[in-house]
Amino acid sequence: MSRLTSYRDIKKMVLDRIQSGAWPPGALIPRETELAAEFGCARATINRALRELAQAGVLERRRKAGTRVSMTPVRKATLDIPLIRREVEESGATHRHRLLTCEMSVPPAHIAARMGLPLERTALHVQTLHMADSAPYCLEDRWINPKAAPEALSADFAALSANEWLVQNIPISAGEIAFLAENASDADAEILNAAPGAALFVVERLTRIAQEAVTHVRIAYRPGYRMTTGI
Amino acid sequence: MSRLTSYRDIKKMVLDRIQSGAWPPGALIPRETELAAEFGCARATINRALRELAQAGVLERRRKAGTRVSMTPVRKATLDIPLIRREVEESGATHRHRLLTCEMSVPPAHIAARMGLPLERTALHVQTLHMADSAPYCLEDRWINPKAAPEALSADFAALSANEWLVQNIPISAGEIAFLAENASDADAEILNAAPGAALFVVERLTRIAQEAVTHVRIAYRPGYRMTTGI
DNA sequence: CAAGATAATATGTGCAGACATAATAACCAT
DNA sequence: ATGGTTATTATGTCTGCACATATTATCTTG
Repeated sequence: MSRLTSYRDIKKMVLDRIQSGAWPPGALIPRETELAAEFGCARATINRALRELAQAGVLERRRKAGTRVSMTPVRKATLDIPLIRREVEESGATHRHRLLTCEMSVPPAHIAARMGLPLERTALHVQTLHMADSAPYCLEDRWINPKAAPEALSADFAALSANEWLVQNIPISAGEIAFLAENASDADAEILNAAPGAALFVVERLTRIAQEAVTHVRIAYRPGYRMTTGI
Repeated sequence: MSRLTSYRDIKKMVLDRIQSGAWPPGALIPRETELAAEFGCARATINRALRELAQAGVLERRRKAGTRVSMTPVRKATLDIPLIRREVEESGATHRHRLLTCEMSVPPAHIAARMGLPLERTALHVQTLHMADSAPYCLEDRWINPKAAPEALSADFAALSANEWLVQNIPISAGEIAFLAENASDADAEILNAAPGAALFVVERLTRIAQEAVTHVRIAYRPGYRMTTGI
């Protein structure tokens, strides 16, 4: 006994029909009630399976119009953005970090603009080098809005990295994230032990609480870093 | 009348409690039955709301242990990987492409290895430059396994880009995707009209049907490209 | 024939109830 | 205490049903 037909089975069978070419890109697939009859399960079960496949970008659904196989198969990729500590430790190395900078100063204009800070307003600037064993792993360059996170001013970032401190002290919030490539500046290169001008993979993240920017962070990875995921 | 309590409302309210700090990172939140009683809805509704929040990485759930607020808030980002044509057109420009190469040849060893091809085995090599209006946008460098997609050999990639041809002719399938940064080679630089050595944002994608590699594609974007998403 | 009203329909969502499953907590015997 | 067995419990999932909603199709009507 046990599982009759679970929504997982439905997902597998639908995916199989798509991958076998029985339901090619763009094809209209049977309605939920028909699939429910065919597989001998409730419509709700079919609904959940198709809904999840649609969320993954494999199907496209519209009321009344029906469900069709997506024309653009690989539309969505879900990346895990790991805590740096965990990412390093999962590679088998020991994570260490070194505090390079921790002071109030005036951020560059483009960062102030993105954070919505008035020009000339100072913010807390924290630079941390993360290392895997003794090799540089990535450089974290963070600006913290003192108005939005006043407790940060008295935190000891030498003991706990700024990344982890924020996770533990600032509630979950909204924001944007960007992935890009940048040539290493001379300073970046020296810190990361890379050639000047080397291509660095960079993640920039802006975090907000209720419209107000809390922190802007730029993480530049060592040359050769790849961020990967399945499809 | 209208909506009493939808799972969307529940999601909003739960998110609100998390963002307001009422439920800090790591906190155990009430059980589904309690929330259902509090919000006056069915447990299934609570379940769907919490399940989706967990899928987004905001909550972590374990049977019997209960549901708690994730310690690492921004754990997952879902990127849309657009068709290049659509991406260009959404920026308001006209998409054009130019076929640079289309011939059978022996792929570099690292690509042959990743595709699981025997050394010295030839594959179809298609290079396409995508343009936004008349400016270079990205360079698509694709290898197609002739065994897995024999119809590709006779396709006319000058008319339809290889990207779009594959989408329309190959069923949806599994694979891996990687994001990285690379310095532009002299050839890249000339084609993309960039400085040699410029940092390029690169997406590499390997697509498989039933274990067998169908195509490997490397897309190198013009300097300055950012791939962005909300959190 | 075109514009607007109306019916038909596929998916979207909610509910109540039942059982499955994993993991913890409690208990018991050695 | 210690190890193993047995409740207990929170989430996971399925069912059957009802109604909501967005679109398309059809049927009016000027």
